Amino acid sequence: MPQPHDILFRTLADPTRRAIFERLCRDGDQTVRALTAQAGVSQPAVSKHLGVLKRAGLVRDRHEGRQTHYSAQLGALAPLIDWTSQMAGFWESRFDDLEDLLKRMDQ
Amino acid sequence: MPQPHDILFRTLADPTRRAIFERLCRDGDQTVRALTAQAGVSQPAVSKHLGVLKRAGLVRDRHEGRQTHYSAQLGALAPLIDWTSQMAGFWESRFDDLEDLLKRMDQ
DNA sequence: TACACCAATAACCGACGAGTTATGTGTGAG
DNA sequence: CTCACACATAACTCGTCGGTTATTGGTGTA
Repeated sequence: MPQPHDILFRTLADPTRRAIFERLCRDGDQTVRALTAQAGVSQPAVSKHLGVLKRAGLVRDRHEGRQTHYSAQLGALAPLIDWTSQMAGFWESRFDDLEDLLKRMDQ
Repeated sequence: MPQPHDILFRTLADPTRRAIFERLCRDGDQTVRALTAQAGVSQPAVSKHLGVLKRAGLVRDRHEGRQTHYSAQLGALAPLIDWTSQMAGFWESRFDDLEDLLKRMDQ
């Protein structure tokens, strides 16, 4: 039962794969060929990365003739944001607890 | 030349390691022993994870007698937040570009 | 001083994953 | 129909990394 943010962290941990995703975010819709051209790895490697990104929900594919276009699904990053703010929230509440404690000690 | 967010993604990609960090965020300062007790792995494994987290700047250690306390450094998550909002920003600007284009086409 | 305890390091092992080359599948072009 | 192209899949290699046990270093305790 992998949590959503778990998949995101694992998917985005690889630099090559993350670079592909960043490219899709920056420049929008891209063919596999275009992505391969700047990825620095072979076409099958790129296809595999795209497969992983797709399974993580981070990209969508669109078939057009004999080429496949991929585009970033930015909404998929939500669990990452949630996780981060949750961590921040924990920190906040612990700080509040400390504050409360200090306040009570003061009285 | 690994970017700061690269180290974060790689560091937080491992579930066990991330669980340790989450624990430190939730419950604050913890000894290695306490962390080991709930980690589900051996003490050396936990120490190794803490070493990685420390090198990533995500935790700090504090020696107290013969035990070592670790605590989360929440500020270290900043590059992660930056990266995320940067991706969102790319998306926004592409959307704006499209909007501009449509506006110009409309005229 | 001797001993127990806590954490870190060493040395090793197995699995997973990112990369490769080779091949398969489908689609437009000639 | 045939061929070339775009992409996906297969099969394999190899490095990395998370795990283990064994050991060392350092600190409180009897």
